[in-house]
Amino acid sequence: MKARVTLEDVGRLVGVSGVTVSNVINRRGGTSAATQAKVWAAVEATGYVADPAARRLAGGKTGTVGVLVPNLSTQYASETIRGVSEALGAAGMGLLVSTTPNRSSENRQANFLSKLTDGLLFVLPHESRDDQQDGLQTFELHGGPLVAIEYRGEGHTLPTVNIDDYGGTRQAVRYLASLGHRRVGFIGGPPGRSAAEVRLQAYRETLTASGLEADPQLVAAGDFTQPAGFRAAHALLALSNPPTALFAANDVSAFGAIEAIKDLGLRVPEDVSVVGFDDVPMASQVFPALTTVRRPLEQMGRVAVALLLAQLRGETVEADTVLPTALVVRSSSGPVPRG
Amino acid sequence: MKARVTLEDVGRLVGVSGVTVSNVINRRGGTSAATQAKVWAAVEATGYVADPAARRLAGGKTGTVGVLVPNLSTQYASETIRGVSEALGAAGMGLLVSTTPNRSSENRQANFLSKLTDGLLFVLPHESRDDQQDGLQTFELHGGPLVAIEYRGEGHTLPTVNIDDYGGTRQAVRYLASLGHRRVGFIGGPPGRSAAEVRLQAYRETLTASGLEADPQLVAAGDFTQPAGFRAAHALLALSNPPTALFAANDVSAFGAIEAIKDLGLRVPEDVSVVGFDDVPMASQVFPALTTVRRPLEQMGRVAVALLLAQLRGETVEADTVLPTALVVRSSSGPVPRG
DNA sequence: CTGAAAGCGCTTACAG
DNA sequence: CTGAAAGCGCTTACAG
Repeated sequence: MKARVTLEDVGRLVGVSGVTVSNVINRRGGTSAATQAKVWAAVEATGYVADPAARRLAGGKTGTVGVLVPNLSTQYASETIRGVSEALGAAGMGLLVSTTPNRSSENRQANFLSKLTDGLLFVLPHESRDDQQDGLQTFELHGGPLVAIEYRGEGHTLPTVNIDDYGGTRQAVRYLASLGHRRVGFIGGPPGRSAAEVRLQAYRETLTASGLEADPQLVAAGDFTQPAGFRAAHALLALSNPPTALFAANDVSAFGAIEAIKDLGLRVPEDVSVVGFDDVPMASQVFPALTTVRRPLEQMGRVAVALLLAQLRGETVEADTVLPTALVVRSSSGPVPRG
Repeated sequence: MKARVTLEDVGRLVGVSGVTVSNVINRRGGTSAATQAKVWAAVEATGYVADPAARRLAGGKTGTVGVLVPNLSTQYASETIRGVSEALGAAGMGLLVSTTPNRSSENRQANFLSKLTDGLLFVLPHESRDDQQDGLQTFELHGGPLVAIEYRGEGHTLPTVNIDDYGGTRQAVRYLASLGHRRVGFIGGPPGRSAAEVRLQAYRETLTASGLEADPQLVAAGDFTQPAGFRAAHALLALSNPPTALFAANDVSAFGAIEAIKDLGLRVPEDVSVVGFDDVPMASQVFPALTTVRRPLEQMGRVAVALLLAQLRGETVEADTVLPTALVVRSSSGPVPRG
């Protein structure tokens, strides 16, 4: 019925000091085999677990890494964290996740988490235009290892892991070109969102590089939502010389686009091809199943952990890691219609 | 460039002791207004944040609650945690989530988390037949407040929050009866899973209570997966006297059932009605949109937090809270076919 | 091979 | 109204 069992408690049980117990538990060596055995037996018997707070406070490791994320209920976050969790589990490390609903709480949350863990993983959608004072700054001062996932802020020297948005877009546009499409419409994302801007730029440049028509009218504004995709597709298809394929900057707007095409009495992909970006789970469930660019979220989580563990071992790691995407061809895309 | 700023540091800045700074920050009173103002200014200037580890170690509160969950990537977990997160945010408390992939790590994770937080929330799918030694036991000893979400273990005295599976099933069956269905098939869940068993029992009893046919042949085994739902529906519809409606113990198997019905060249709901359980996001996206029993997951998270905060305030709370479900009628259900 | 001492950054009585 | 002392459970030198 003791509230908690301490190092001293288990030491007393076998007739050694708390220090020796600590040495055994942390495998610091310099303890006789006989003592070690007795200590482990006592640890087992009492169910002793070192207090992480005390351990960390005294300068030790907690065997845990912290993950900072704005929101846990997005598919993006849960898939990424699944990768993180797997990699950490394989390394025998624990995971502590904390959410920061708003930008202003990032700083203190990072600070908080950093004092409880051995290293931090940021899964924060910062943009390059953001104030680089927030969040990261503090933790950089603190000096613990840190890896940022898809962090696009500037003025920092953190190792980051990103996904190759440019290359993924190029894959998609080239694929459409190979199908014979000459006029490919683009449904954009929220202005200022760097992922959206990179995809737009890649679209434009690949169009030119592939010899497709680079008509500014083919670019429609969107905001990554389904209704916006619906409206954008409607606008694009109302052009006097409409596109035969639509590339949406994310899957959700692609769903809206498919809806709009059906709404106009047209068929996907016979009349209009549609390609998305992300490969959300629903992409394979809708009709027709969506052709899209897959982002390796789980892998991103695993790679981020690998970088963090390397830093924990004292190794220096590369500043920026970029992961390749994969084009997943399903039923929403096909050859350009004749005539 | 200091690694970390301490109580003493900010105290020195305004010419008071660390104790006084602590008193101000924790609003313990007994400090002159002038001193308070100076302290707050210094806290602001230095960006001081109390070290949660030290705070907790010294017997104080961390203003954070811990959530223990097996897996973060299920829709169940993320929806529940969203409710938790909202309620906590509204109360000005922080959230720390930890995952326990396997049963054997629950114990130590609970222990670990409990030393970092003021209270714990378990979102662990324990069943009544499980060994009641694991996990909870330890934390009960520790004495911190604890609330278990959908915990069905026995031999404990924890406050729990559950969803009314029995009532939800009754709603669904009664609804089908009101539509004129007399033979309602049931697609079960994994044996031993208490939610599945409760739903089966409720189905049986409501059948009798409503005067419907209680034919044992109408119950098909399942395991909460889509293929199992598919097979179960096929078997049920192959009966010499097949049901006109299918009630699946969860949405995913209902999707499989719809697939099977279409596969047989029948229509939903004209030939066969289908009702599910859960109301997963996809339920409204499929065709035809699924009629189902909605489980208030977010609300469950909020209620659990309320119970935890009440305990933190020293109030005693009810042992078991049961939340009502809601029947969501969409397009997969309709009147019994004539003749 | 082992342990006494000091200290991590806080909070809790308690004395002034 | 304020602060010196003790202690939370550990780890890190360091002495034996």
